[in-house]
Parts: sequence; structure tokens; C-alpha cells
Amino acid sequence: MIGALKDRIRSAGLRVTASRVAVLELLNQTDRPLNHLEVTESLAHSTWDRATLYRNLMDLTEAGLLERVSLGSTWHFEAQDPDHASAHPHFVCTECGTVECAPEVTVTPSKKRIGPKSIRRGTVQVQLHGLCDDCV
Amino acid sequence: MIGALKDRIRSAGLRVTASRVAVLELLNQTDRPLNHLEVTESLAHSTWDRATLYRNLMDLTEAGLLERVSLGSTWHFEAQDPDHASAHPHFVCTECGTVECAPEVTVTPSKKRIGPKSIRRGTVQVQLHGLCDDCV
DNA sequence: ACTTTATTGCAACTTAGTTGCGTGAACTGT
DNA sequence: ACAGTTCACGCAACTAAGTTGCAATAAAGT
Ligand SMILES: [Mn+2]
Ligand SMILES: [Mn+2]
Ligand SMILES: [Zn+2]
Ligand SMILES: [Zn+2]
Repeated sequence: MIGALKDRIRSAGLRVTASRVAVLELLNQTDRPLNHLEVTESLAHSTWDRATLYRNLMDLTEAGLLERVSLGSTWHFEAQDPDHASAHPHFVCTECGTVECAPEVTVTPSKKRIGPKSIRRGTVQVQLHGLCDDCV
Repeated sequence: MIGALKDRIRSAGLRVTASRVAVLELLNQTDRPLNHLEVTESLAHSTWDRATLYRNLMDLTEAGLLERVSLGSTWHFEAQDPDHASAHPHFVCTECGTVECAPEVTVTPSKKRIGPKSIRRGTVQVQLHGLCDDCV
């Protein structure tokens, strides 16, 4: 379990440190993207510095083990593993800021060939901003 | 032209000041949302303070003449006038941060009744994040 | 075990966003 | 046109997210 995480970190060319394992394990156990603050709070029992966890998140992202996405007003990080489907839409509550995955939504460009080409190409991250069920 | 803007500001219960008129005129002439920094730079010829323009944006938003939307890493403001179609998707470049309107895109929820109700209700702001044509 | 080099902890810094407060400008009513 | 009232502005300070320099420390290769 954790051994597999260590292997993936090492295979990515990064040294295996306790904080990196903890960060990767946390995000693999969570079914939604977390931001830097949420990660530090989730690992508050330990003594790792904000900057350390920040660099862990950035290093793991650059190594391809996480994905960083701008959700709402902060950057969020999501595990990038074979299980979790790769690019899928996300929902952001404009009231409380909570984030959840919304893989069931599909986006259709118009027939007119206008706007950025990446939309037609399908290489875009989709976000839906609105009130969550708790905030309506 | 500007007289109409002044009327709309006054009708909204706000005092007509030079900076408010300038901010509202700028955003009515621009076909995409601007953030606070872009507004201050566009009006840099004048001497208005950042805080003044910030409060102008917030006041005009609260009055319903602008709409504030979290695009990319900053808040953006868009004119909310009868001409410009109301809620429409926006495209954000993940590389250079530029924003453009993408009214031609439609979003379809799945048949399964899962996820936040506002998606099915259609009361969500749609955002597409990807590389713009200049950044590919 | 030793050497090399990546990583950590700490503190400082940048930028976006926000607010308190005294001065000054916009409206209201005469 | 004028005075009084209230709102808005300018300035400076502040918070929070994100980021970085540097010396101390720990991981990997031998
Ligand atoms: Mn997700
Ligand atoms: Mn728009
Ligand atoms: Zn909510
Ligand atoms: Zn771009």
C-alpha cells in the first residue's frame, strides 16, 4: 500500500521522504481536490512546515503524480493515479468554496468554428460554479 | 451614452462619481471580464486609488450593474447590461491567464441523478480552462 | 561509514484582496 | 445658490495565498 506509493515517488526521480509519502497518501485517499491549506490542516498532527508541504505538492505535481488545478480562489491538488479517471469536470460552490468531482457532465462546443481551438479539441478542464446542495 | 450610465448608477442608489462612471464605461466597452489590476491599469492615466477602484467594482457589483466571477486565480468583473447575454461560459488560458467569453458552449448533465442539483437546474457558471490559441 | 546532493525548516517576501479613518465631494432640502 | 448631511475617496495598513533564499539536515549511491 504505502510501499507502492514509495515506489511511485522513487520512480518519478524524487527522494522518498516522510512528508511526500504522507501528502501522496492523503490525496490518494481523498475523492476530491484539496488546496494547500486543507493539506496542511489534514496533516496538522505532524510538524511539517507549510513551505515543505507546498514544495511537496509542487514536486509531486511536476513528477506527474498530482495535478494542480485552479479551483475557485485557490490552487487545488488531485491525485493522478490509474484508478481515478483522468480529466473530468469539477464543481465549485460559490458560497462555501467546497469542491467536488462531477465526472458525469459533458461539454459540447457549438457547430460554428469560433473560440479557442482547445475547446473543440476537448483539451480543456471543465468547471461548474454554483451553489452546492448545502448552500441553496 | 455616458448620461445613460450615470442614470443607471443613480437608479441603483449610488452616487454618481467620476471613477464609478469611468469603471462602468470601461467594462461596458470591453467584451471580456477584467480583474482589479487590469481595471487600474486601463485607468492609469487618472489618479484614482486602487482602493477606490476596488470599492467601485464592489459597489457596482452589489448594485447589479456588474457581475463578479472567480476566473483563474483572480476575481473578474463583467458588465451586466441588457445587451450582453447574461450567464454564458468563459474560457481561461492556463498559461497566460487571459480570459474570453465562450457563449457558444453548452453543458449537458448525465442522465443519472447525481451531483449538485444546481447543475441539473442549469444555475451554474461554466468555465473552460486550457491553452488559448496563442499559447498552444 | 562516507560523500554527494536533494530536501527541509525558518523567515522573509510578493501579490491579490480588504478595511479603518480622516478629508472631501455628492446629494437633499431650503 | 447655500448649508447640512451622508456617502465616497485617498492613504496607509493589514490579511491570506503563494513563493523563495539560505543554512542545516537527511536520503541515496559508493
Ligand atoms: Mn476530481
Ligand atoms: Mn463574458
Ligand atoms: Zn456550498
Ligand atoms: Zn494563453
